[in-house]
Amino acid sequence: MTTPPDMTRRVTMRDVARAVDMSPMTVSRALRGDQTVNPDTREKVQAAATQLGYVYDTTAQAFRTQKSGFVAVILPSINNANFAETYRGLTDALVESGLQILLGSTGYSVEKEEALVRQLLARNPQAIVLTGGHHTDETRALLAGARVPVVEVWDLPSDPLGHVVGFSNADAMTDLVRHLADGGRRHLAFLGAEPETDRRGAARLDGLLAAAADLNLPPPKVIAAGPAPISMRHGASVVTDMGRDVTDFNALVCVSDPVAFGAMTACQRLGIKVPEQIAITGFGHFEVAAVSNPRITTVGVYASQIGSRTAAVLQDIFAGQTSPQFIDVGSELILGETS
Amino acid sequence: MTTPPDMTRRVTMRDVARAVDMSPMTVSRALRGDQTVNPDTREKVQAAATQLGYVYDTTAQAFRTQKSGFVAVILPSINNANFAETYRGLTDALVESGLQILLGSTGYSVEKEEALVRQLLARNPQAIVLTGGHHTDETRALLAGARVPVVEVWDLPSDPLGHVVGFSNADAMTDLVRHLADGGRRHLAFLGAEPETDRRGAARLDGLLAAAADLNLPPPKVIAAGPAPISMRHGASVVTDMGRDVTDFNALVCVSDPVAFGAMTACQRLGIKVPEQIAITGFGHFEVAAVSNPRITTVGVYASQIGSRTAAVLQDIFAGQTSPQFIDVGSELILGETS
DNA sequence: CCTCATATTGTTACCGATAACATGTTACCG
DNA sequence: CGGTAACATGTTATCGGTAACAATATGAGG
Repeated sequence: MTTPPDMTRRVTMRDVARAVDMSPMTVSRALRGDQTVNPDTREKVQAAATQLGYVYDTTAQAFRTQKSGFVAVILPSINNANFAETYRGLTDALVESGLQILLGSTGYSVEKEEALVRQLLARNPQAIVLTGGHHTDETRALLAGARVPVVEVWDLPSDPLGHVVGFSNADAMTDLVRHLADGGRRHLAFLGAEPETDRRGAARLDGLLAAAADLNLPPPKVIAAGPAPISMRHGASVVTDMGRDVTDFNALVCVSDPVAFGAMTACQRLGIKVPEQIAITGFGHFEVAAVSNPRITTVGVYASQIGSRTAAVLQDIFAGQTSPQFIDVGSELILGETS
Repeated sequence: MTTPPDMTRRVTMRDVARAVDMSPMTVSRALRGDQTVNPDTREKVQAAATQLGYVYDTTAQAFRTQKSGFVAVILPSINNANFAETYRGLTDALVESGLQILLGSTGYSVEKEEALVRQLLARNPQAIVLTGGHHTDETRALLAGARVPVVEVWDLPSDPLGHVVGFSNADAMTDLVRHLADGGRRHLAFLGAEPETDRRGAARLDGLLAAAADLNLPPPKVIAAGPAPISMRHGASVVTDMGRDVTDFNALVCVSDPVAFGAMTACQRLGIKVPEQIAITGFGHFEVAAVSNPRITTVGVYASQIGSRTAAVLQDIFAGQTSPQFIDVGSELILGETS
């Protein structure tokens, strides 16, 4: 009587090899589609693998080849249509290369980003994609020490860690302010999160202030709706709290479309006419801006393109290209009915 | 003159061990905080590790211990506030256990789900979380063969693969239809994606039909806005295309809040008064439902709780609990101004 | 001064796949 | 018919941690 087979041990290539009376090496080659293996053999191997319920062990492969098959991606939030689109663009393009995304979200905290970088680097990612150009010193040191290509997306940092795929928040704001000024809107207010908690929003604010100064508009009022992330309800409650004081301004420039939408509905509830009494603009070309009533003037940002262009940059890197790329995908002013 | 150190090789525990003149085992223990190692030794080891820029190799650990530290999570879409919330609830709760999420999104396709299951199983996840109870036979076979705990979330499948954390779409619809009927709305229409492409929506539709029959309402009209996923613009364009015909109904029950919002704004543009001429309801308690004007009557679904409860189930599983859990987190009718 | 528990560190083997190299077989050439 | 290229498969060592077990040192108790 022999020992019963251990039902808890996983099926390995060795088991498959035994079943077809071949070496594990041949099984490995057959399953990966190596052309040197005889077609008959390949078929037999595949049949045996299926029959035994063999499941390939990517961990072992990653360990042996020292290639994890991972690309680490760190986003501020996953609950944001724009970032989600970037994620999708990246995923779709990376599938073809057999790469998988290892996702982390920081909740807009650089400290959490640092912890994530540390955690994700331990997984040996073949590249790491970060959102924005603002990081802790420790993060920068970690990334400099690791031999991993870095891509920063969504902004155009002045001091890039490596490659960059993004757009200029300042340029976008310049277009937007010019449009508002052309329409006779001179008294602007900016509604966003506390700038320290949202660097991207802060960059938009800076762009707004610079553009306003360029056009000799009076200095815009800055309204902070609390720490990032802020969304529809924050936009709404700020305007509700301000009441009719919002009409001190010609235009309310919001850090994002959801915020703008909240602000707009609050205005409507207060009986303030948009855009007659106040213009409202958003940022990001979220679906709500195109469907709301009135449609919200916004800035289109090609979020999914940021993802796919990033994937293309990664392909180049894996193909041996080393010189840092700096890609500006641009943005586009999208006129709605609120300005 | 000695050979220069190979600058490309990664720093391993062996290197750290050499630096402090100890065995790699001691380094391993020190870095993991094993209490048996002398405090002085631990400090020396940590200092050397930092100094050498040592980065822990989770891949090697995963390989050796046969524990990947991964929980595979498969969602239909990441660009959906509800699923994103579930993801966040899960992540937040799992961080404490040192587990990482390996995310996949199916785009509402069971075939893509199958491919993802295959791919993710190869990473040796310690558990796998699927959305919904509808899977291909091959997927079911794969999961049955793998010795991995399975949790299905967001629905209450009649034939669960393992554990379940969800709510009853049918129950939710019963409440909703009763509310509408109480308000004198008897002629209902359901606006959703093509049922074959959206099982969750189909479950809601089934619930609606059953509830309507129970209350002796005339059979609701079913309107399909195309393959899943559908969102604001689909809701809007369906209503726009129908024009004033929508007022053939008392109430338009939408598969989700975004769809309801689109339908509502289209009504407004057509000059159809909501709720006077037609009630509109959504599903999911998205932010837009609470902020829009009028606020949309909807069903609250505790998305983040699904995530955290799922994490709790996983903890139980890792602690040895084996009997399948079946958790109904319920849902809640949230009255707005559109019904 | 010996015994034995406690504290600390070391040794060995191994997780599963695969790169690099070696071997065996067939086929075709002059 | 010997030689060699082309094809197909096998052997060995290895990636970086860590479980299991072994070994040594230290100190308390008798």
